[in-house]
Amino acid sequence: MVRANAGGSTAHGSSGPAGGTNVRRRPTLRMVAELAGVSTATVSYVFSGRSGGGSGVAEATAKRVLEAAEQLNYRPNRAARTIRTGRSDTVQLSLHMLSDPWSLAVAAAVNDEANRHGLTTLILADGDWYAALERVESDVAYLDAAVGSDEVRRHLQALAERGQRLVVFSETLEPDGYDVIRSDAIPGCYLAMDHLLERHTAIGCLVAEDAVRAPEHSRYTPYLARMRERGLPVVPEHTATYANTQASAFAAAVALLSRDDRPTAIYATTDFAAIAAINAAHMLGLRVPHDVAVIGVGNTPDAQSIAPTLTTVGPTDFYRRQAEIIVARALDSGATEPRLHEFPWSLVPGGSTDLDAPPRAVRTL
Amino acid sequence: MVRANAGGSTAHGSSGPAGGTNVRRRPTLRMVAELAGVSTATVSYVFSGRSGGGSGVAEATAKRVLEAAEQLNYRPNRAARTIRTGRSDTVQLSLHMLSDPWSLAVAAAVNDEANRHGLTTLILADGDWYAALERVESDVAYLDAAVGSDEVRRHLQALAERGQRLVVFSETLEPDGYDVIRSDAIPGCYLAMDHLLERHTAIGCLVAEDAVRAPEHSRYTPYLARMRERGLPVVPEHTATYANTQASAFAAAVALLSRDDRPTAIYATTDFAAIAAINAAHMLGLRVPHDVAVIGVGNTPDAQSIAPTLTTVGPTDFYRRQAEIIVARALDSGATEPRLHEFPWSLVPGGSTDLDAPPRAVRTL
DNA sequence: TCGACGAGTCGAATCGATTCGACTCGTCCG
DNA sequence: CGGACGAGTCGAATCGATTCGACTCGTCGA
Repeated sequence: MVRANAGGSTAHGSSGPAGGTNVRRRPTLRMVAELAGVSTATVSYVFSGRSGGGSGVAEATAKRVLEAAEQLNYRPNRAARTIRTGRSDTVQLSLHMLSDPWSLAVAAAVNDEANRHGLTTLILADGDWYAALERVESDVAYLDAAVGSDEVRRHLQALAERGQRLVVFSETLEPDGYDVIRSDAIPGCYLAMDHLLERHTAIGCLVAEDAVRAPEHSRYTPYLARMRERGLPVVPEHTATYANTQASAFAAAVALLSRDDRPTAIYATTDFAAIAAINAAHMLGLRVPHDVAVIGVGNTPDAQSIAPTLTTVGPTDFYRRQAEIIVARALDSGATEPRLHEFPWSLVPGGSTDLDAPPRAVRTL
Repeated sequence: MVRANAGGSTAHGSSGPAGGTNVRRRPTLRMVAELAGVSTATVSYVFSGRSGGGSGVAEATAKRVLEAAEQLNYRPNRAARTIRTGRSDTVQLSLHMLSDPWSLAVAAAVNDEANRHGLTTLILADGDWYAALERVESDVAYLDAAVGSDEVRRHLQALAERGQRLVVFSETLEPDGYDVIRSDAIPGCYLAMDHLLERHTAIGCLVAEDAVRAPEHSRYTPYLARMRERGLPVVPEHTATYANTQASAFAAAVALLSRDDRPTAIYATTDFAAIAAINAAHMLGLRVPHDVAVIGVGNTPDAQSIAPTLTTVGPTDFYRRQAEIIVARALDSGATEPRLHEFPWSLVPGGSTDLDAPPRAVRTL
């Protein structure tokens, strides 16, 4: 027991279980302190840049500490810091479908903004909203598409009560200890329908299954409402539903466009479904927008990376601004009250409905 | 100092800084223990399901503890657990571009597998590889596209030495305290070129900027090599470069396909570039594959969600199996030695090169 | 009747950092 | 020459959980 520890280079660790697993332990702040011949407090001050009782750490001391840390290849232990300070420098995201461009855009924007402020992004859950609630634990958590059920409300309240900072995206919830980002899609959906109705009467609808099951306050309603208002027939076969996958949306679009009485325009309740519809049209030899016009909902970045570009509706500059709100809340020291952040929607014109554009950018071949 | 603490319900906190910020503190294990009238050890045993010295906790005691926890809305503090046990139940991912379907597929697959085992996924960095290295700290970290430079090797070694479990995706590194997943794209790229060369001679190349700058062991080489081997002219204008964005790839494809001497086939070094090429072709009124055939590299899920489906090369069932390796390493108790995992590539036929398919799935309209 | 045993519980040390109050010196001013 | 002061440093408590050894009781067998 007299043996000093430290013996880092004794490479003969053969008495281990199954062959020499040389798991050298991670260096700690204490080791750095010992090597530099100072107290742990001093090392901590050096790394956090803060001052002790008096002023800062003397330059010579700091240098010695940094050299020791370098030599040991020391990195502070985040968990230890978190437990002491209560800050995790972490942003959690609960998204409903990572491969949907909307979720992806949110994730990318938040990750970007978070990194800019030294925070790390955690993908909490990809779909399973209720499971996500149980694991919330970070400086701030973002919850996508929070429905306003009492159960959800209770969960959120419980989290907020124990001091968890939350930003929820919801079209129905009100701020209540947490921020609410509201970007009400429904008025935007009416804009989309109005845009199509300028030129079309036979409009098909590509809609998420959930929305058909619970149409109230869903993106399905504007379709039904506008069609009825204009006295246009709502053909049941002109509504096709899709699940949360690209393939599903694609199949639904193919079904819709393969009909002999196919619509001349498609109102898709998400951009990704709209993009699937454009691809489906191309596959079937239909020209967009001349054989079929397509409009999406969400104004996701992907809307710009298809040809023709997608006409869509959505909030402008949404992802970046939302990311700023989330990160600001993470860094906030508690002064500002949680509030409602609203993002109005507008029409974002693209080529997929622009009948006046030349039928195709024809090239001389 | 005689005052018992515990006073949770004194709600008059008005002496606070700016208005009553009622940040009720998060309940701790100790509070649960006090409320249930047991020791912290017992509560801990109840929550972790483990036994103390003897056997388990008595059923009646456990019930009392759980009720107390429920009443306080207690959730264990992860950071505290992490610091004590050394496990973070976390998987970190460093990806080069979150919106690239390859990265996205990796992220989705790992997140899925991780959740299945009670782990959480952390997006470490989206692009900035070296910044990511500094923040590695989790049960296991996955690093995408590790180049074999000495500097990278040193960094990885340092991490491994302090016990960090690592899985790196690299075509050149060898296992050295960390797992290496190798799925050498280059042989696959030759397969892709060979496939095109069966029918085509005028082949264009859509290649990432980086690869052109440093062609050795890049996906550019197979293009150059095969063209030369076949005695085909390498037209400089038939090579277009793109940066790490959809828009950039799209623009490059448009440039390539707008030429009067446009190629009859395009070899794209990633699936996402290939998809951009298909979209570009459609926009320009070109039929795929009849006016121009397109092949991608990577076999990402997106290859299936475009029309025509993308012919590509890649490892099969790669994402899921890779995710399993990563998560297995996170859960591994140190018995298995890090090793090399290889995934051979093969051709994945799709519609984008299939000249024998009917020119278009024509519908009677 | 006594001792062994084991189920159930507890006390206290511990993980690695942060942070507050206290302490040690020079230095400077009166 | 003495005391105040402040820069720089340190010791020790603390965050919230885990976990090991020790302790308390019934119970059962000899």
